[in-house]
Amino acid sequence: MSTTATAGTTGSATDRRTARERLLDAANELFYAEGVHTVGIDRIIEHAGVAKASLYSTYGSKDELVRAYLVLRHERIQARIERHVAAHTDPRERVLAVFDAQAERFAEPGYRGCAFTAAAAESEPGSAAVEETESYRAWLLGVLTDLSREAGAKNPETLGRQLQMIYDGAGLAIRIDRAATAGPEARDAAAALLDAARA
Amino acid sequence: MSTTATAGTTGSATDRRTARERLLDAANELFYAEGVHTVGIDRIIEHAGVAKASLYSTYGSKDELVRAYLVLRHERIQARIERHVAAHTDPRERVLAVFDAQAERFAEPGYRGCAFTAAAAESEPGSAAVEETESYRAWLLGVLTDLSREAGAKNPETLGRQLQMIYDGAGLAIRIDRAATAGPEARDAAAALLDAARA
DNA sequence: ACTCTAACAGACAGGTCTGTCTAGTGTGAA
DNA sequence: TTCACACTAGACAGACCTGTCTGTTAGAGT
Repeated sequence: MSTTATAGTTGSATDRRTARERLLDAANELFYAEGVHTVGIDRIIEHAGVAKASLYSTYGSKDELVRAYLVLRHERIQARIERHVAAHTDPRERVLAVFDAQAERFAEPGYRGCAFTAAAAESEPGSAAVEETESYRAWLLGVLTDLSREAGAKNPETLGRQLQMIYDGAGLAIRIDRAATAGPEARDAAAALLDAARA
Repeated sequence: MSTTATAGTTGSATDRRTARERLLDAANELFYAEGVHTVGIDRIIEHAGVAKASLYSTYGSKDELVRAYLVLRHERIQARIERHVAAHTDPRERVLAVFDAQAERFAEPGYRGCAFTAAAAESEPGSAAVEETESYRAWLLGVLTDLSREAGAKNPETLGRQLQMIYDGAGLAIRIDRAATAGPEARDAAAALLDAARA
């Protein structure tokens, strides 16, 4: 679903993607850059070059488009983190690989911090944004906890939550303070915490 | 008989406080509990038992009311942190006192995480919310950096930023995940980081 | 040729929000 | 008394937003 491949001329007669794909792309760009509340439906459809009726026939509501946008980002982040983790066998390095993945994202142009915390902060309880954010955070916490356990932490649940604090704090530092050094500093802090929890 | 006897929740019939004070109280309660974007002007004035014209004659705009609300919280948080820090002389304890202050806030009923990051996430660049958030964060980073230096950290600037990551991450864990153990876990993580940075 | 589907353009309804404005009320001071 | 002032109540304008609806067009499958 929602192939993020963006095609590269997959040979179709027209290189115009479907309305669904163009909408998701536009939502991803605009929602992330400016926030889900600031960006209205009209901006989305104009940017996507799509009729309003197409948005509502494919996604049903703005809230569901927000959900699709966050699901897309969840998939991409998950793939990136899993790739970094899988590149190592040493348990300690596998924990820190999560922060390598984060630092890699920080370096990308236009990175503005965690899309989930931003969207959740703008949205009301029960909204798709909050639901998907909770889902994403639960997944990430599970990853950090599992990796902490494999690395021999005395209390992997606690360490997992502490590592998530650093992860979140780094994303916030990027978004609000535009702190350029947040990536490596978060990784160093994670390493210090991990080493203290293994001793 | 004053027709204003039916004051809002914040004010009683014999409420002699000025409209300015009642508005600030209402803003503090509603903006914090539900968000600056969700809560409209009408909710504020109803809760304060105040006419709309009074709001605009005293604060000028909703944005300035948001600023006053954040300035109020900044003052209170600053006082609380300074009180906790001043209660200790040991440099290590003085660093951790910042997290004691945070844990104390976490324990209060109705605590919903950092008001500044929430308000900033909902607001656009250039707004009063973003300005006051940057001001608050710069102050807190300065405190953490100074205390880190006094505690003998090898690189107090770095440690200060790392401690702020933990501080922010704990607030986020409270707000989004309602993580009950965030307070002590953040303090423990800060202690581990501090000890590693002094060695 | 015929039909079915996806998509287009855009008007429109109904709601919410901020901010302005009019008009009236109670109180204290000169 | 008379004036100044701070306040109340609420209508209103203007902007914006989501979501619906009508009508049109183009292409693909049968």
